[in-house]
Amino acid sequence: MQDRPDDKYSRILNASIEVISEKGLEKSSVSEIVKKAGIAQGTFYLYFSSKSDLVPAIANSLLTKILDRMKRKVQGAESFWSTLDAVIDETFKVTDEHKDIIVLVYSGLAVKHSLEKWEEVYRPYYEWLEVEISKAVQKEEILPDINVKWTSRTIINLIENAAERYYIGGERDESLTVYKEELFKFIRKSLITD
Amino acid sequence: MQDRPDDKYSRILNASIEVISEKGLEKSSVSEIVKKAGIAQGTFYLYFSSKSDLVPAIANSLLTKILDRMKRKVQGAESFWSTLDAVIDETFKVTDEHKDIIVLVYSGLAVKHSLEKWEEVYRPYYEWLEVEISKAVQKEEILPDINVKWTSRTIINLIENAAERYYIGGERDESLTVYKEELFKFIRKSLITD
Amino acid sequence: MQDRPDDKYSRILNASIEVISEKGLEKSSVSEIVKKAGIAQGTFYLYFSSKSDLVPAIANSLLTKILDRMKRKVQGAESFWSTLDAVIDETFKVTDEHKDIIVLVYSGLAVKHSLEKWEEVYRPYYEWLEVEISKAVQKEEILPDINVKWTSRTIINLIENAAERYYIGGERDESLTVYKEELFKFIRKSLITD
Amino acid sequence: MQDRPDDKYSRILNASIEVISEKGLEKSSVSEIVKKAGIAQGTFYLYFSSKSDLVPAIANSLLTKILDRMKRKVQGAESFWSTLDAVIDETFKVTDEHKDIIVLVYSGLAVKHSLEKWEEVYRPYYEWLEVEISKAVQKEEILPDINVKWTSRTIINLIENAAERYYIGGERDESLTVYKEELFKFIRKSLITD
DNA sequence: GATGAATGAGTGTTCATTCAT
DNA sequence: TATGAATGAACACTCATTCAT
Repeated sequence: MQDRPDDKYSRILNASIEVISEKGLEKSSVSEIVKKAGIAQGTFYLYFSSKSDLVPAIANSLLTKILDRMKRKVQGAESFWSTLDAVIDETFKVTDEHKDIIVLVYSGLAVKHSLEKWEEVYRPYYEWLEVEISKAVQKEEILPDINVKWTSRTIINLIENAAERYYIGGERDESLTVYKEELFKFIRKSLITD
Repeated sequence: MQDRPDDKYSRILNASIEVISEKGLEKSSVSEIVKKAGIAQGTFYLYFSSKSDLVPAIANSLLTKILDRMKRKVQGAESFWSTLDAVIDETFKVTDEHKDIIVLVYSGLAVKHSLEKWEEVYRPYYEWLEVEISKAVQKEEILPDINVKWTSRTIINLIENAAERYYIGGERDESLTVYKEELFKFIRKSLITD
Repeated sequence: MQDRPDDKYSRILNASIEVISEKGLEKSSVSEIVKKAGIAQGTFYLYFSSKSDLVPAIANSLLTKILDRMKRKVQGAESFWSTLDAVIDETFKVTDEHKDIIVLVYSGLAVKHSLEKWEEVYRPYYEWLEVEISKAVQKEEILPDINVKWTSRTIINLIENAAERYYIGGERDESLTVYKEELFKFIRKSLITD
Repeated sequence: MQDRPDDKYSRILNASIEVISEKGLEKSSVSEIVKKAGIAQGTFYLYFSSKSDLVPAIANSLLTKILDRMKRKVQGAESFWSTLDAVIDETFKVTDEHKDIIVLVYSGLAVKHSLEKWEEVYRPYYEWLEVEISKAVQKEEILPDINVKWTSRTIINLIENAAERYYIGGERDESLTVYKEELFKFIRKSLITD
């Protein structure tokens, strides 16, 4: 429904991403968001039931964007290892580009009672990687004695954390290349060792 | 300063942990904290320069507590693998006990300009594990071709993330034991494979 | 206009009686009323010029209902005393059934500049009792040296107040029967004493 | 406590009487009240827990004032009849002077769940008249077969209603003197008839 | 007549912070 | 140091009303 990027819903969503990634949810005011979106104060509440309602919407929008990019990049990958490589690469890129939103989404969803939404939002991403891992198992690229579901989640979190530590936490003792290689090796070893 | 647990500083810190872990930083009021601490409104500002000043103090207090526990548990461990086992175990326990503070610290520190503090707070923990890893390399328990610093950080984050996914994110498809074993194997493989 | 109970006007009126007697005028919203009435927001303003326009309409509707009931009950009363008895009885019943609307009408009409409407709304009721009193005077049931107009208003208010004190104010020191008898005697004495 | 008329509590109370009697509770804003009281917005909430908290306070203040006046006027009255006369007189005067507050108190207390307060506020007044009536019974000025408690309440309401109808409802078919005489006679007859 | 999306003014209340004592 | 009364800016949310269709 919210396809055209200039319908009211999208106008609000985009404005809120701008504003909230700059200042955090609590410090952002609805009035600033609507001003930026060019709509009236009351109109906001026709599309979102409350300010905090924005966070899952933003998270969802980001995740959708990320997953699309992943899929596109990974298309025609020869092996699971080039898929993994692409996922690492893309995650670092996305993290760099969207630092602000990621931090926001983290802190926003990390609020009590919103945590269930986290899983919900991430699920498509998790499930996509599950499929890739399963295919790799079948092609005997990686060992079969792993828990696919658990491993999918763990890998995604591992990569995202590393990227966040690099770009957001300021942990830059190594070059980016070394950082990513280290990560690749770490995961690979875990998947091919008996 | 905060040695005696009933000096004003500690009274404020403990009260704020109680209040803030319950409701989050923004929803908590200084007035509620001082009421719980049994001091006057103005006294708060003799010990903390602002409300947001509390978060690093809380984070620090938690990390100190965690690191103490780790060290105690790991004392006299025969091999790196029993150390790793203990770290995993302890992390899960701590995460379970202190869900609320962890979420708070996450969301609190995740706000822009506070992220540098994160590294600072975690550093002693990271460094402690670095030492343990180095010892393991020397004892030839794990392979030498790893980046110790990077690996220390990665392992800690990996374990914490898994624990958070289990206790906070509600990802409980597997039993706790299986979950922890999976994690142990995942890390071990990465450290012993060439 | 409001004859058929399902034309738009009546639908709005009935919905607003439900909603407003529940929550009071200020706390009730037009949007809730129109939702209950099953019409569109804008349609409301085709029938009422504003929200506060509802109160006299509701008051009128209630008074009409009450007066109808009075007349029916009193039909064929042998003496003024049985009329008075019926009026007391009926007022108590109506007050009990419509506590909410009565309170609303009181507080709604009690706002400055709305008080003239009060007299207007009550007039038919007052006048009906004037006629009854006059007949009683002629039949020499009550003494002639009273001001009929004033007495009519006073009696109605006296009875209504007693009923309100009983049902709304919670003044229930006596049984309902005693209460009504006391009232009857009080009025009767005033009318037959020289 | 709120004796001196220029402590904060009294300043708020007096300002709110001015503002609210002019516009009604809902139409009055706290911001207007504090402006008139010459205090800061937040200070209001140190003395009243909410805007609606003002109504019982105002009612109480008015009733106290009324009761004081009654007692003073009635001091040294020779008979119950001169007491009654004074009560009628004073009620009409007070109603004239404080029309606005009376209307406000009516509409404000008439809101659901506030009605219990009504009785509470009026109780001292009711009880004072009960004592006067009892004395009159003992002095055999009025007949003993009445319910003192019920009669006290009824007389007060009767007089107040008549005064309100005269001053607020605009029912002025008769001169004020006639109006009050009529009332006196009506009550007197009820009290002396067997 | 009927609709309902859009408006934007309006408000009670909270709360971090200050400061005179 | 310690207090706590006073401050006043800030804000989410509501809702009566309008108007293009």
